[in-house]
Amino acid sequence: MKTKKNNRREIILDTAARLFLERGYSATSTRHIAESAGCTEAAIYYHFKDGKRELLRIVAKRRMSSLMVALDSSRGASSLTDFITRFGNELAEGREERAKILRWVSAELPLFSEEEIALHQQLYLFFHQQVAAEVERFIVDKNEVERLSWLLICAMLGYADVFINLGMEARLNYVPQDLIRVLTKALSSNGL
Amino acid sequence: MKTKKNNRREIILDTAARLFLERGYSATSTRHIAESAGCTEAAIYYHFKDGKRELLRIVAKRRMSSLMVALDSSRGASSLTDFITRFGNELAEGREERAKILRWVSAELPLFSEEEIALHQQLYLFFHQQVAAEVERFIVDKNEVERLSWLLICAMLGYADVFINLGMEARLNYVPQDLIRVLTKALSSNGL
DNA sequence: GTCTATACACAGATAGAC
DNA sequence: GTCTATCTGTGTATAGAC
Repeated sequence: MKTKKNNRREIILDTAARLFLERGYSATSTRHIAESAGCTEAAIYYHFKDGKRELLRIVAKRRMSSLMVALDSSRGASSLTDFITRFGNELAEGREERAKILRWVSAELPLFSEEEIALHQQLYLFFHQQVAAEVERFIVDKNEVERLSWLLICAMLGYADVFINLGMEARLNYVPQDLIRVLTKALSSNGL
Repeated sequence: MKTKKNNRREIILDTAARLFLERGYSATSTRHIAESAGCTEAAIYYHFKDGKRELLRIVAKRRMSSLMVALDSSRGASSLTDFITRFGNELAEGREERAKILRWVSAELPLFSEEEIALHQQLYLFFHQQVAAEVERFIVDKNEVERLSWLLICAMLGYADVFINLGMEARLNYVPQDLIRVLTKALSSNGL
């Protein structure tokens, strides 16, 4: 009920989200948003009393939520290697878009409020829990599970940074599976 | 000869570098730079004919170069585990500052020219070469060496993202050594 | 080389008509 | 709800005096 589509409010939000992602918050003007959304600035201020800053708040919240992945097809793996392979492949889907959003959130972090940063931290903690819940099926030591799960997340974030956003994937002809393979090889058959 | 310190030009550059890092390029005005540098905007335009954009070009180049690490104390390790431990500890030094710069470069990437992006890519390729040169002392397969080296770099970048810039290090009471340990444990005694 | 003074475009934001 | 019109501040940039 809350999300009736195609009303102007949603169009403005979508437009702002797109422009913020492309050019950054500070470099995007309300004028530009209005033009792209097919309305005037006054219309924006009718729907969003706090103006541009309110747009950022809402867009940031949505963007962060959209980063959450369900990890559906990663569940119920038969081994740690199997899990990491599934996990990697699941994250590889739609990675360009996700990488762009990761870059944006990271870029605008200094603009966020304490609460928004805390929310983003919680999203990572929740994501980590999801990963750890699968990992602990194969590793006994709790601390080991925690750390390995963070390692997987860090590796994925770093990959997004260098290989996707910086364009190294195209330059080196790499695919995520290359990184997955070395991870699984490292983690198999060594007591973990 | 080229870097005579304390002339106004250098003061302006240092100030711009600091403000760009703190608030981002778009959100930093030439007026603000001038005030912080203790001069007027006209002085900036005397030293930098292309104005703000020229400041960005120079600052970006310096920032990127400053990201390069020599890997001095990581050389000549006695085993792969030893290397990774040294590598991690070496990068852990001054990580707050480096993480901030990494975030900034990533954030401003869309503003950079083709050449500047290519330069940044080359820096990563060079860094990867340095890492690979050490790793290949312990692993035979060339592809394996390549991938493992990238994994180490990605893990480090991801750590910087979540644990330092997002503040998870303080929140979870983590230190880089926790991630190093799980990496070395994974890579020891499994044929790699 | 650094200043004062200023040009001029564009920023975010609002009042009031329809 | 959306518009036109407009306010006021700030942005980049430059001319010309010292």
